[in-house]
Amino acid sequence: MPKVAFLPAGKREQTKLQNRNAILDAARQVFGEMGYDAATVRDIIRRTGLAAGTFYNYYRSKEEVFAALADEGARRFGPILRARRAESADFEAFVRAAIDAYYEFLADEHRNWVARRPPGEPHPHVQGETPETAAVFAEVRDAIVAEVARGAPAVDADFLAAACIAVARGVGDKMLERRPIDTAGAAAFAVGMILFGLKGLPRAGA
Amino acid sequence: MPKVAFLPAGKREQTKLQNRNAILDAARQVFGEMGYDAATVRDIIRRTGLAAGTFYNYYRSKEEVFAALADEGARRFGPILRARRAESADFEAFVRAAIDAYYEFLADEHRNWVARRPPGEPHPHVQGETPETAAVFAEVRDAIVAEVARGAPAVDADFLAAACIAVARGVGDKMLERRPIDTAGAAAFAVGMILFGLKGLPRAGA
Amino acid sequence: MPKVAFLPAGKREQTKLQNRNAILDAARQVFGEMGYDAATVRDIIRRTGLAAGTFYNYYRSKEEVFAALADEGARRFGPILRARRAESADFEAFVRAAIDAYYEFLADEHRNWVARRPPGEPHPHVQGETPETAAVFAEVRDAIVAEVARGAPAVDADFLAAACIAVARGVGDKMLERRPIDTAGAAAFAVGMILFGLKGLPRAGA
Amino acid sequence: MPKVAFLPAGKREQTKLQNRNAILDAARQVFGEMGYDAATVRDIIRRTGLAAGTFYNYYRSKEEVFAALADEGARRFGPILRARRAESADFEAFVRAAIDAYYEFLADEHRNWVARRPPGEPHPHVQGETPETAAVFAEVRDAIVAEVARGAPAVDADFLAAACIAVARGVGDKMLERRPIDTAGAAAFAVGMILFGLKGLPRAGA
DNA sequence: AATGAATGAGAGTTCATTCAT
DNA sequence: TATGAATGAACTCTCATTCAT
Repeated sequence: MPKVAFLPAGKREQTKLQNRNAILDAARQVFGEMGYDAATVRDIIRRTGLAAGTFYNYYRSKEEVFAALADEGARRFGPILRARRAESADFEAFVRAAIDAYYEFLADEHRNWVARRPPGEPHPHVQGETPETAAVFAEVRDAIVAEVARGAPAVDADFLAAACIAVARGVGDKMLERRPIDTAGAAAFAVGMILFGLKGLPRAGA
Repeated sequence: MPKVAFLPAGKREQTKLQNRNAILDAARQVFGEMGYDAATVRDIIRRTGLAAGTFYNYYRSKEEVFAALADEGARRFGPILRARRAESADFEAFVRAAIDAYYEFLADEHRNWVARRPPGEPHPHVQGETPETAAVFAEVRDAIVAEVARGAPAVDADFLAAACIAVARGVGDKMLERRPIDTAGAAAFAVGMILFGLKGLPRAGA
Repeated sequence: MPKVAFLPAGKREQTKLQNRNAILDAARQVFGEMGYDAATVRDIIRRTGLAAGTFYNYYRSKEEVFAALADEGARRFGPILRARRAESADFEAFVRAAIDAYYEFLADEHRNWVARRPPGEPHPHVQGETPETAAVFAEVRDAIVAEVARGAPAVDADFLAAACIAVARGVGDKMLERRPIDTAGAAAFAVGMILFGLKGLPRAGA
Repeated sequence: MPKVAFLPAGKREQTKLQNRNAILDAARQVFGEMGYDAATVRDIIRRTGLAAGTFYNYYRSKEEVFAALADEGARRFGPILRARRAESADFEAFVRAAIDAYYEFLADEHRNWVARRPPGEPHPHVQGETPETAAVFAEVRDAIVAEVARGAPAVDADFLAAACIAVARGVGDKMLERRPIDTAGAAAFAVGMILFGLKGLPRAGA
């Protein structure tokens, strides 16, 4: 029986993959709960149940796991964002598309790591801030800056990017606090705010 | 017979005040430079010149100094904000006034602690995040929520507050990165963004 | 009763001195038993009975304790050696004086730290090599080089110093292995060897 | 039916030999560069290119490789020394022959492992101390002790051996520091020193 | 036999906090 | 009340060694 292995599938490779994922998952949780600065490598290790030394077979430092996590996020989200951008006729359309995509991503992220947690345990500080979201943010910012530079009215591109990002993030964090998580509503709000300000907000209850 | 002190003016009380202030100043600087998480009580003590134990005569932990600092900011800024609020005819006016006041405060804060530093030393991460600004932020948010609840169109008050806050903070941080610090310009931008969105932004170069 | 304190004599200073000495003693022992390279800071700490952190209130690293120890040796022996050197009419006399002084020092060192040890414990590797002896060695070598450079026959000064040092040390180490420790005999041997080689050695049993 | 191998010449045996040698070579280099104490099994393995576990199929510890290395040196040098010894009419001749042989060996060793190193890399501490030299030393010492015991004037054999060894080693180390490496000169010096002391040294420049 | 990831003891070091002075 | 050394838990990281593959 010729098992064709497209991916390395020996037992060794399997456990390696499992461990790598265990570390990434643990890191995601720990960063989420305690924040990047407060988190320690030990916290991450403890959560994996692996031996102390094992961590260092995969990553050399807290910074490196963080980077790996961010990379993952960027790798997943980058293509999506770029596709939306290519489809957008103008800045307005792009903002709409970007915010939509970002909130989808955010909700997905959140679902995933909340779901993955053991149900009994408390999760004190659930912050919207994970390396993935940070990386995605960077992508969005770059896109906005580029768009603004390209066409758009002669506004302060830097301020505008900062403001858009800020609105998206601020509303996004609030969105994650509510149940059920309503990405469409949040997106409508954020887009309205960015495009028309106070005047363009969806009426509540409408 | 205990000397009755109507005002704490004895030598003892004086040094107590001095020490308290030394600690607060040091904490302000340290939090500003390294960020709250990375900062250690030791860092604060070192900058103070006081003995390690002395710190604990005033505050029980890093958290407590942080709170004290936040408190101070709130105490200074609260009255200002409330006055502006009373003077404002409508929400629009209030937003304008609040943002103005916040940016003034921000610039002032920033000036103070940058100025207070020994000139030769490097200050790596001048972050916009200090306990004071955080506290002030809380005030502004409360005010916005209240205003929104009071009158204003029937929008999602929570989202709106988050968005306003986010814009104010995002633009404010950018403002602090530029030289000279232009509070008026930043305020115009932020207000325009909040009230009218993209359409209401000041044209660059105008 | 006016206790005049020539040296700081508060209880604090006393314990500080005690701890510093405890650390130096422990380091001396540990270096002696395991050799400098194999020794760890933790080994030293363990032997003092102090807390781990306390070590770092006194020295920043293994290197620093070693330097302190070496310094101590040099400070004690340097003056002795220089005095002998000044009194010596020629190189021969100097060699004699230096070797004498060195072996006295060596025996003294050895006595001290063997005596200071708790009697029951085993001391596996008692080596002649301590930081103090190393420092003293450096002094002796410098002196020899200087003397050779000054007058002496036109021999290879570097080789000569190396050879003298080597003889002194080789014979010295053997001397420490014997009981009773006979510094006079060892010195006679070493001096004879250095000045006249095989031909000049004291006859055994004479 | 197991293939009977009279000489280990199968493929298996060949790689086994190769690995063993790879480990010994690596160990020689590592010990030479970092010193025995500082060297770790990991360092040796890394240089080998073999897997970590493979090391333990050949040696059980750092100590064991060291011993193997020493053994090798002794096995190579022993016969040479014994031959010289047999040829020597008296102690003087033996000393001369032994020192000559030792310095040849030393220079050879040194040449070999310095030459074997990749040329670009720095080699910080070229120490004269390798297991091989140590083993050879032991041989020389034994020979001296035996010779002294046999004939020779009634001197302290132990001290004498120590002194000869010390001179040989001291001068030898210095020799290795110079360029070009002059084994004849060093040998002349050491022999002169041992036989006649200061009076018997070769005049520099002669 | 070779491999190389997992293990966990242990090294160096820092830190918040206490407490005798 | 101020002092500052002592404390020991905790952190980062390395290493020798094992063992499933």
